[in-house]
Amino acid sequence: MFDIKLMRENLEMVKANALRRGCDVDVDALAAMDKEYLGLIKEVEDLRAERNRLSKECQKNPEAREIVKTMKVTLGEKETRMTELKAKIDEQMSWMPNLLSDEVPDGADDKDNAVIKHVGKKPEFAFKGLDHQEIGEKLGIIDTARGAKVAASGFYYWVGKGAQLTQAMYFWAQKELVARGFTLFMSPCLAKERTLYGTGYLPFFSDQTYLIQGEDLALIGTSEQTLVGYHTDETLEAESLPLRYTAYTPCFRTEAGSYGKESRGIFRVHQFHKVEQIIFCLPEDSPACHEECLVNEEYLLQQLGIPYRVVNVCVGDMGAPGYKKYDIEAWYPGFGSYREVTSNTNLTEFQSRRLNIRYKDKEGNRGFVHTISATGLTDRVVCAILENYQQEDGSVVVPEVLRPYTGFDVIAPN
RNA sequence: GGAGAGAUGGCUGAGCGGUCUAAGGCAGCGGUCUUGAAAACCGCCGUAGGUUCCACCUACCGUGGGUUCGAAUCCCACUCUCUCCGCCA
Repeated sequence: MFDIKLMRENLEMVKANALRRGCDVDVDALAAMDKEYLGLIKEVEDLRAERNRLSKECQKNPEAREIVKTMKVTLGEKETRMTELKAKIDEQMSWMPNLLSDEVPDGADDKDNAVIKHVGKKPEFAFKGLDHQEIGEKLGIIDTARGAKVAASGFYYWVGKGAQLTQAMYFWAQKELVARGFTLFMSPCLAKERTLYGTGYLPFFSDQTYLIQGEDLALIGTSEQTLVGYHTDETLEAESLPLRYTAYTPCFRTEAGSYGKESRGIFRVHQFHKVEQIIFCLPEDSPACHEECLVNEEYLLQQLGIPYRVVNVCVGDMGAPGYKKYDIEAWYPGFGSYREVTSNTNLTEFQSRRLNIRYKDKEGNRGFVHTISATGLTDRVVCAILENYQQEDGSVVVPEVLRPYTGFDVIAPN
């Protein structure tokens, strides 16, 4: 969400941005409503001022009472119209995408993302590499069949050493992020509508959300929702910024409409797990904080020994809340392709305006903070470990950095 | 889940139909005093929106409605917090 004043002062720019981002809000109609709304504010406020003035006279001048009574009818009508108009404007504004960085490439989908760099050496196998699903099944560490039996298709178990490896990775990642100045949270895994709306998941991704029947609660799609929502309606001291937060939570997504897409393995599932990076910062610092999160993501993958590439996400592949976004795609030798494992978005003031998260500095300057939302690691990275560290005998070697946390060096077939 | 109490500015705390943006205190900011600091004294000290923008107007006392010429104050609903009881990882 951007300041509506921007639209008043720079209509063509806002229109062009909406067009480029495929937003179907009628910006001209919105601007017209806003114009009418501004006029109504003036009328209503003038009427209120007059009413307030007359009300003060009522005790000594009974006639004023009658005047105000008739005024109230007109005022009431105008107030109703104003409220309705405001609701319509807010509804339309909630669908308006964020502005875009100049550095965002054009393009329609992920094939148009601009590859920035390749890092790490792809493993070379003297045998036919398997994908993580096959590896996981053979080692008995991924169980999708029972996930479907107990919950539903799209759920799975990490079992035995697979679960140990996964937990080791998350524990290690949290420790690394804490060492980089992040505060660790254990977060609620449900959130209310306002929180999902405020973080931009509503109204844009409403069909991805699991709602709790009869309650104003939904399962979180990411801890971004609860970590950013943490400061809802707060004014942060500028000198306390940037605030760096991390949490490890499950993430729930209905994946409605994506059946058959990446259905192999546990790539697209209804529940996965994630260590998140969130930064609240001053507007001028957000580009640097965005880069900082990328550095952290890369560091984690490098330490794990996963080859990857970084892409600058194109306009067509970026969600409406984003201003600029980097994805990291890990190399999956079993699949024989790069696949998205992390994403890192500078949301500028899109979320902070919706959630009313502001900053105030010593000079009394105020504004909305910027937020950065980035992945740390997810279950997909464990899949990448399985595929990149597989051996000819079917075993999987544990990355060096995780061994202190797993207590074993290799996962071997029984 | 049952019973009770309460939600006012950064905090504390008055306010019970008009003189309320809201007393008093604390914290904070500026000044006097002082070699400097403390103390004392004086002044300032909410947010947002609108406009004819060094000024004025409007809104906001948990949220949403209602009564009234006029609501922090009266009525209704909701939310949240606290205390006690029950249950429980």
